[in-house]
Amino acid sequence: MTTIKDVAQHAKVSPATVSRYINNRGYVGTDTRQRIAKAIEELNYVPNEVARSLFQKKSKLIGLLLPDIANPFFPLLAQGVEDYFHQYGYHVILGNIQENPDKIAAYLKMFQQNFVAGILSAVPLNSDELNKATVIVDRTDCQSTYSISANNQQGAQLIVDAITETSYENIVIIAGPQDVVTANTRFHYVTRALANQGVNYQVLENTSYRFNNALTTADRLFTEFPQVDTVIAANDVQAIAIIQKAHQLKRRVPKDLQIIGYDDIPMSELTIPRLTTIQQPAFAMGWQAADMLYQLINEEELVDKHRLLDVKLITRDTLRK
Amino acid sequence: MTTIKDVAQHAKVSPATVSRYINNRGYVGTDTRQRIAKAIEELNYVPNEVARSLFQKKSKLIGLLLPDIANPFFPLLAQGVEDYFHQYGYHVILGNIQENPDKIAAYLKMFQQNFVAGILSAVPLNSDELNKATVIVDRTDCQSTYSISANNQQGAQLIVDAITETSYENIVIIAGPQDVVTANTRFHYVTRALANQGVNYQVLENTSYRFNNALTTADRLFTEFPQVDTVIAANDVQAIAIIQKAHQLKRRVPKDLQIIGYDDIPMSELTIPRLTTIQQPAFAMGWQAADMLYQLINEEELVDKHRLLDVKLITRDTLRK
DNA sequence: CTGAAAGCGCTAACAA
DNA sequence: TTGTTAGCGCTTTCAG
Repeated sequence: MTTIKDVAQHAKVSPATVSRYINNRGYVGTDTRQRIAKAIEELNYVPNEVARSLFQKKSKLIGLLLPDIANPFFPLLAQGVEDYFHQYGYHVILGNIQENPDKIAAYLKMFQQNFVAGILSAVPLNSDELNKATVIVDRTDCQSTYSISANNQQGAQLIVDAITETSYENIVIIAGPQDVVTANTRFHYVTRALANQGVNYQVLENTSYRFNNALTTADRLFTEFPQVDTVIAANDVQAIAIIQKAHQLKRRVPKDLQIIGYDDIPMSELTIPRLTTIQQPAFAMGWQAADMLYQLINEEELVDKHRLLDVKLITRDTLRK
Repeated sequence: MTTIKDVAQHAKVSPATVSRYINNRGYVGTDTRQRIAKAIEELNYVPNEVARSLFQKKSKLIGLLLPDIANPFFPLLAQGVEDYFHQYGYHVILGNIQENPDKIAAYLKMFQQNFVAGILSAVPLNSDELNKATVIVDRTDCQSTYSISANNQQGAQLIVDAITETSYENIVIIAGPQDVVTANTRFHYVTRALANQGVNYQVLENTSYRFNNALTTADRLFTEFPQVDTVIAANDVQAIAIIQKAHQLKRRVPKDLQIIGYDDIPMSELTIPRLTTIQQPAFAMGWQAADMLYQLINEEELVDKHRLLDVKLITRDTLRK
């Protein structure tokens, strides 16, 4: 391993000068510059990030907390984060929480131990553990910290508008997990908007966003609400599972049963029929959150503590005309 | 930030003793132990991983390279890796290559700069850059390094066996991207097995595993091979796109067109009809690779440089009886 | 414009 | 069983 000392010797200067050169700080003579550049080149020197981090008490690492990486929404978000930070030489430590609260604390501790520059979390965090630059993405209760979210109220309204333009008799809303803020928000606004218009609905509670849960919930839907002709699903995976069950039960979609999803995961374009859904900009959310965090890290002026991203209705083929 | 020195003072011992205590190395008197424990507790001390890494020239970080995190196969693999390492206090730096070769070099350099303990890569790596413990997973050319892969030959055989049990006239094989080793291997063995049995087939080349590519390839399939009645898809996403296109063109699956996929991504259970496919144990591959890397890091005896995981046929509803 | 020196927090000889 | 010392590779005063 070649160190800054080796480079210094090779270039016949002191380590301090090399350091200044590398970090573009302070004066370095033009000829010295060249000697150093040459030495670095020849010795194939790369600065030791760990030593740097130790001194600065700050690394070029970002902690990313995801509820469940197997949920197709989050890889997209992660991609946005990674893409953004890569251009600035920051890198991402991945924490997959998987509904295991112990892991949150473990990761937070580890982030601290490794001097991460900042934390990006799609998992709700208590605000008492915010000794670091932190941006909450997606699952925010909003006020406490910096955050990015998609506009769930708007999404709810879009759903209700889309549904009320159709004919419907028996609406069933699949409520997402209680402990997921976004699911609750959506549920709240959907029910409110529906009530405002005097529309009746029933509710099927769901406890998890996990994949295997989707099919059992789909089963429950048809046994508990045999009359259902309209489903407002908690997310796309859930909606897709219902489409399939409906098909098995010979209910035609959307003729006998219409469905609207949420997320617009890549798969929702490939179902039969293609899923009408609300698009959340997962990649953009990750990107925006990264951008916000980057500004936080560099102590730039932040115009807004919260950014709210628009969602939009993607009209495909699972709603009746 | 409380340091080991603070703890030492508080417990009236030297930093060295505290270090010995923390790392369970060398002798520490019973009463000293307790004083130290108490001090750590009271001061809420957590060891500084960066300082540790600097000294050891080795961190508790693992570099993970993925070709494309949006491809549903890889989040599962990543989950296996993360799950495994979390139990040993190692953590994962995520590198999403996204078909951008420059990123590979950038990440490799960065892994070195951060003293990662080891590298896990689902992206093929030149063996000249192996100054670190490295395990290649999935996309291996095999011989050079340590590796985990699913048995692509077995998968190919399973496909051919399944197909030849059905009735078929016009088989089209969708070849995966040329530069993906596993795709080539499968293609090689499928074509060979087919040829061995004197079965004819045609080939549709595909250049990418990306999502948006799947639909255009599905289009090409039906325009270039209007007679096709059997498709061997390169992966599940591709297969699902074809199922949808077939439906739009009023070709019944599997009656008019039968399809077999590859991967068994979670979605493949939710298609209509449900996709028959070859299951690759994505999570297990990640887990096993992590296990292998862990042994490599700890210089344990490795019985096998390569582990080959079985795949299996998941019979669902897209093949004719 | 450049160098010497000190120190980030930790661990491993080596002495005591 | 414990403490002293030195040093991992880097950066930053502060002198020159």
